[in-house]
Amino acid sequence: MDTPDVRPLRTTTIYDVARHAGVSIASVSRVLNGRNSPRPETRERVLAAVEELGFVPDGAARALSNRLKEVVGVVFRRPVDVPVDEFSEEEESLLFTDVINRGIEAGARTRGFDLLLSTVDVFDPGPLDRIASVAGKSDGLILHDQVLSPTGIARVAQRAPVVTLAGTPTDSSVNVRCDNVTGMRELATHLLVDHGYSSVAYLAGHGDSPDNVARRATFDTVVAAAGVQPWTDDAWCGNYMAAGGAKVIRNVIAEGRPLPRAIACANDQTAVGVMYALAQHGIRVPDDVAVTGFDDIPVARHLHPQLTTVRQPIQKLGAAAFDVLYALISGERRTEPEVVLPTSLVIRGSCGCQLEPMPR
Amino acid sequence: MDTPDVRPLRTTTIYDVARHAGVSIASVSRVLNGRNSPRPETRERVLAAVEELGFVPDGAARALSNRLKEVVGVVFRRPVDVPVDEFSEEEESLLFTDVINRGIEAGARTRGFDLLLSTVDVFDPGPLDRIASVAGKSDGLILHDQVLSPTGIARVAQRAPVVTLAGTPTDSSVNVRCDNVTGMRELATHLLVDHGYSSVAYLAGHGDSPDNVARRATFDTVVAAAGVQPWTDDAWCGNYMAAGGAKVIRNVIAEGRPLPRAIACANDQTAVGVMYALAQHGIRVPDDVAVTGFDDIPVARHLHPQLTTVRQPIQKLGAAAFDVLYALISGERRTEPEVVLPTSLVIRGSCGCQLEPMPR
DNA sequence: CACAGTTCAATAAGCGCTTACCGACACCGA
DNA sequence: TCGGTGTCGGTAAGCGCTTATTGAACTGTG
Repeated sequence: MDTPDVRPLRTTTIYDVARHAGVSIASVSRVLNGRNSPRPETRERVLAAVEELGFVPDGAARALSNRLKEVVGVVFRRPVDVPVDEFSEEEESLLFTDVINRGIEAGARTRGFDLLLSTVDVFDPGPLDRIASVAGKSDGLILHDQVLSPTGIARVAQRAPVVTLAGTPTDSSVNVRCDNVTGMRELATHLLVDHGYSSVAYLAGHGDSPDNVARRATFDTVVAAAGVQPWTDDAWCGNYMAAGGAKVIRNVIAEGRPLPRAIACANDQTAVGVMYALAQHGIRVPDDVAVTGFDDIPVARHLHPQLTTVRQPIQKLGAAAFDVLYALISGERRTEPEVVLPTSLVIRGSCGCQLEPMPR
Repeated sequence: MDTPDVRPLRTTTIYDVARHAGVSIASVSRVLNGRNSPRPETRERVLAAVEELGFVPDGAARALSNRLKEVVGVVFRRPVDVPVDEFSEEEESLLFTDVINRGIEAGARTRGFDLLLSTVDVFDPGPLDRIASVAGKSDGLILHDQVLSPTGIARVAQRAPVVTLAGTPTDSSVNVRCDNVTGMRELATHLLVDHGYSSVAYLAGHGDSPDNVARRATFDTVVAAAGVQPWTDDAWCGNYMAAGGAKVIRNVIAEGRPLPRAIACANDQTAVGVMYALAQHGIRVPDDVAVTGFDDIPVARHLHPQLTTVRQPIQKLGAAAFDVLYALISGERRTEPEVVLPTSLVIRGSCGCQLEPMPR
C-alpha cells in the first residue's frame, strides 16, 4: 500500500493567523479553543484574522496533539458487486446496514464525532489491513457482523477499542445486539398457535451469524413445543439477501417439492425475495403461504401484503454501539461484555392476519 | 465546541517497535512503507516486532507528515428526526443518499481513501462549523444537495477542494449531477404522446433544488408543446420525501379538487408517498391516475404497480464525484466546472403500460 | 520607591510519524 | 594500502497543532 503522490497545495496555518493578527500561535489556539480566554481585544484581533484568512484548523495536527481524533470507524461488509437476478447489488443489505449507521451517526454527533466509513469485500483475503488502516484513523471501531475474526479483532483492539454489532463479545471487544429470542418466540408462537399452521420452515441467513443461530434455535424450540413437524432441509438456507430468499423458493418449486404453509425468514430482505419469487409463480401470500421477516426495515410496510416481522430498534442499535464505544474511548474500564436491545412482534398482513387494507 | 476530556490510553508507537527490533524508527518506517527497502534481515526483524506488538500506525501522525489524510469528507442533510405520518424518518431520503455514498465509497477504495460522513440538520443554524470540522479532517469534501451556501462553500474550499452533488458549480467548487433534461423529456413525452394523457401534474421537490427546477422546466416545456393544459397549482409542491407526496394527495382529495390523469413526481420517494395515499383512498394506479418517479431507487421495482421512472446512475454519480475530487486533491487545475451523467426512461407499470405481471 | 501578586501572552516542547541528509562500513580496482 | 563507490541505516528536522512553563508588564501595598 504505497502512498499516492498527491500533495495538496499549502493551506493557511495557525502561524499565518498569528502573524496576521500580530500575536503568537499560542494565543490563536487559546482563542480558538476557548481556554484561558484571552483579553477581549486580543480575541477580536485573532477572530478577525481567522475570518479574513478563512482559516480552518488541520484535524490531523489537532488529533496528534490532543490524542483524540473525534472520529469513530465503522466497517461493514460490502456484498459482491455483481447484480444477482433482479435484485441489484445496490439494494442488498443496504437498508439494514445504513439505518444502523444513521444511528451511530446520531450518537456520534452528540459528542462531536464523525463517522469514518469503510467496507470489506466478502472475498477480501486480508481485511485486516483495511481495518487496521481505519483503526489508525479513528479513536474507536464499530464492526458490523462478519467483517473480522476474533483474532483480527484482538489485533486492532491494540490500537483502538472495538464494539461489534450482532456478533459475539470477546476479551477485547464489546458486543451490541438485539434480543433475538423474545421476538422470535413471539413470532413463532403467533404462527403456530394463533394461526395454527401445521407446516412451517425457517429460511436461514448466514449459518455462522450469531443472530441467525439464535433465531433458528428459538424458532425450532417453539415449533417442537407445538408438536409440529420440523421442516428441516438443507435447502432452506439463504444469505440474508433478497436474491438468496428468491433462489431458495425457485429451487423448491423447480424440483417439485412442496412448500410449507408458513415461511419465517431470517430477515426482512430474505422475505422480500421470497415474496417476489412466490408472486412470480402465482402463489398467494398469505392465502397459500404465509411469510414473515425479521428487522422491520422501512420497506417491510410497503410490500403487498405488508410484512409481519419482528421489530428491532435498528437506529438505536447503532446509537447504543456508539455510546458503549464512547465509554471505552473515555477510558471506562468496567463495561458489560454485551448490550442487548429489546425486540417485539409487528403483525401486518403477510402472516395471514386480517387487517384493514391500509392500516393507518 | 470544547474538546471532551477523553484521552485514550497510550498505544504502542513506532519507537516501541524500533526499540523492540533494535533498529531506528527510520528503518521501521521504511519497512512499513516499502521505501528504500532495507536489507531482508532488518526487514524481518521489524516485521516480527510489528507483529509481536500488534503495532498499527497512527493515522493522524501519518497524515500530518504526509500532508495527506486519505479521507474524503461527505456531508448530507439529515431529515428532521420526527416520524411524519406513516413514513418514518428512517426511510426518508435514506435510499438515494446512501446509494450515492456507496458509489463514493467504491471510488474512494480504489485510491485507499475512506469516507468521513457527517450530517447537518435542516434547521441547523450554523452548518459551517460542522462542515469546517469535517474539512479539517479530510483531504476534500463532497457535499450533497442543500447543505451549504455558496459563501460557505467558498470558505471551506480554502482548506480542501469541494465537489457538490446535484448542485450548482461555483468558483470554488465543481458540481456533479445527472442530465435531468433528457430523462424528463423522454418521460413527459411518454406520458403525453404515447399515452395521450390530457391532464398532467408535476409534483415538485424542494423549490430551490437545481434538479427540481430543471425537471419542472423540462416537464412544462413538453406539456406546453403537446398543447395540454398545464396543471399549475401551488399545492403541488412536495419535499422529495414520501410524506410530502402523500400530503399533497390527501389535501387535494380532502378539498374535493380533481386529480390529474397522470402525476409526474420529482423523485421516486415522492411517488412512493403518492401511491400510498392514492391506495388509501381506493384510487387505482395506473387505471385512475398514472404515477411516475425519478431516480430509479431500488424500491421502485417493488411497488405495485412497479414504478415507471427515470433512471439515474446513482452509484456512478457518487463514484464520479470522488474521481473529480481526487483529481482536485492531486493538484489538477483544469477541471470542467460540471460533470453530467446520462439518464434514461425506465418503463414499468405505473404509467399505464401493460407489461407482464412480473417482468423477468 | 521597592516589592510581591496578578494577569496576559510568548517561547518551546511534544504529539507520532516521514524523509532529507549524512556517516559508517564493505567492497572494489588501482 | 588507499581512495572511490554503493549500500544501509541512524540522526534530526519538520508536519500543524496544544499547552506547560516562563517571563514581562502592570497593579496595589508597605
